[in-house]
Amino acid sequence: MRAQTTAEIKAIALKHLSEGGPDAVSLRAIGREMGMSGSAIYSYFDTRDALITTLINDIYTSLLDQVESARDAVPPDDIAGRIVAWGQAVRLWSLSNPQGFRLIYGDPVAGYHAPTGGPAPEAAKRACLGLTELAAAAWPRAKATQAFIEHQWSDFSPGLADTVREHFPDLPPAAVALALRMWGRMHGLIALEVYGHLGTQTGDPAKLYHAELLDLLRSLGLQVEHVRHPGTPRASA
Amino acid sequence: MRAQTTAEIKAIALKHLSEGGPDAVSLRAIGREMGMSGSAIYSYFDTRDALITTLINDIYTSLLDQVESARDAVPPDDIAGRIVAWGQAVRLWSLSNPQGFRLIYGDPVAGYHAPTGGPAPEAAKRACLGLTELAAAAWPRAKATQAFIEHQWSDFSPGLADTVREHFPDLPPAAVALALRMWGRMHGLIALEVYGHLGTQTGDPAKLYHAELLDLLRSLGLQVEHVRHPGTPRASA
DNA sequence: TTCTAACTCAGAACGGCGTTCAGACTTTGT
DNA sequence: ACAAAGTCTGAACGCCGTTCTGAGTTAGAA
Repeated sequence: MRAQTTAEIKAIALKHLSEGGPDAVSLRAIGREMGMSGSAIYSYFDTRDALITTLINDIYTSLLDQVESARDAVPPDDIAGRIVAWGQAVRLWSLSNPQGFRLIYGDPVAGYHAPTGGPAPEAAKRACLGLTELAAAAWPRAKATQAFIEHQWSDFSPGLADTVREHFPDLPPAAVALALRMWGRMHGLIALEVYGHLGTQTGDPAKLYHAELLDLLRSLGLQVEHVRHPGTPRASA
Repeated sequence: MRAQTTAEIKAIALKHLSEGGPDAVSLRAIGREMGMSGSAIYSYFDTRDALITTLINDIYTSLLDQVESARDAVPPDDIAGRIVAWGQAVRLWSLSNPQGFRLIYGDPVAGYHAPTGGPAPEAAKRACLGLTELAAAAWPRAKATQAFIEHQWSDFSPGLADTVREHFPDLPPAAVALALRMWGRMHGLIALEVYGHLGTQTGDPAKLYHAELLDLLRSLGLQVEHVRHPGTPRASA
């Protein structure tokens, strides 16, 4: 069965990725492990970049599955809790799948470039929409402190901007900018931690990241009293 | 002259890096361009990783030269201006040297690992100390809003922690944590922009980043009235 | 000056990689 | 029964880092 062989290729590629990083994903090595010739893979993927692209899609999707499920475990009216749950889920997934994080957000591999003309991947849309939803929910209160943001719809990448505008037709552009800044704020500490720039201790970055999330909530004018300490993974009551 | 040949190797390596990314730095290609055999490079660098390491040091140093000089162009009592100058300088350097940014903060190259046991590179110390100095200057006012941070000296990576403690013996650990969070906040949006996750428009990320810096100042309890609009590169009056 | 040690380079070689191609083999549809 | 499509092998090309052998040169000591 063709689908099964394709799945096996992807599974072995994922294993090599998590064990040795993006550069360890080699068609010859995959074929070797499957008892096939390296060139046989070309019956299933046009090129190595095509395999990498599907890996990125799969991994990005798994990240968003986990993040959205963590967010949805918190009641919709607990905006602060949903934001913290989202942020903690992103970090925990990234620490559990550092190579996946590198593949999505870092240099995927030598000379790889995503299909620029094509539509934005589904997972990227979900990430953008999820963050925008959080920002939109927080916007009524955040407006007071974040009013200095000036932004326009036209500033955004066309594909994602259309998707966001379709889902949130009445949202002020400043709220979308807020979503991107929330993204950046979560991404910064996680990237530094994943790439080993925050030192070697394990407990410390968790405290640091939790403090950052609390400060983010404060920026949005949200209450923080009922948010749990980072000792527990799920960070909202 | 040995030093001159070494410098030429580094120069060509830097050129290949900026043109084709970290994977374009190949010993054979460098030798080809110098009219030498590929193996001749081994008289000057023990291995390719050694060359990459010196490139990282050089590039990191150039980043900190630029950032420190931008910071020092602002009077020491203008703390907000110095923070914004630092942040804007980091972003402008990163956009001018995207491949350098990837080399320092991303996956440098296949299977590369920095000498873990050795002392922290000089440039990393300067980055850490510079940010800590800014955080220390802002701490008297930031204390009021950032008091929820709990942190301990022992949490940090030994090498850098010793250096920081040596320069700022009386600084509360929470201020060091604040410095790391400032770093993460700047790094997040810059990394997303350098790696192309913020869309293709050019004007937008600048506004976004400037808004983030303003919000950072607000988090620190600093005045923001006299900070210029991002249209001008140097962002403090 | 002569001898020796160190340094610098070329070139072949090994194993790894992505990719292409010709050919053999199997499966499927008619 | 025959043709078309798909699947796989193995060789080949050019790229890479790295190692090794062996020339050629340089510099210092006897």
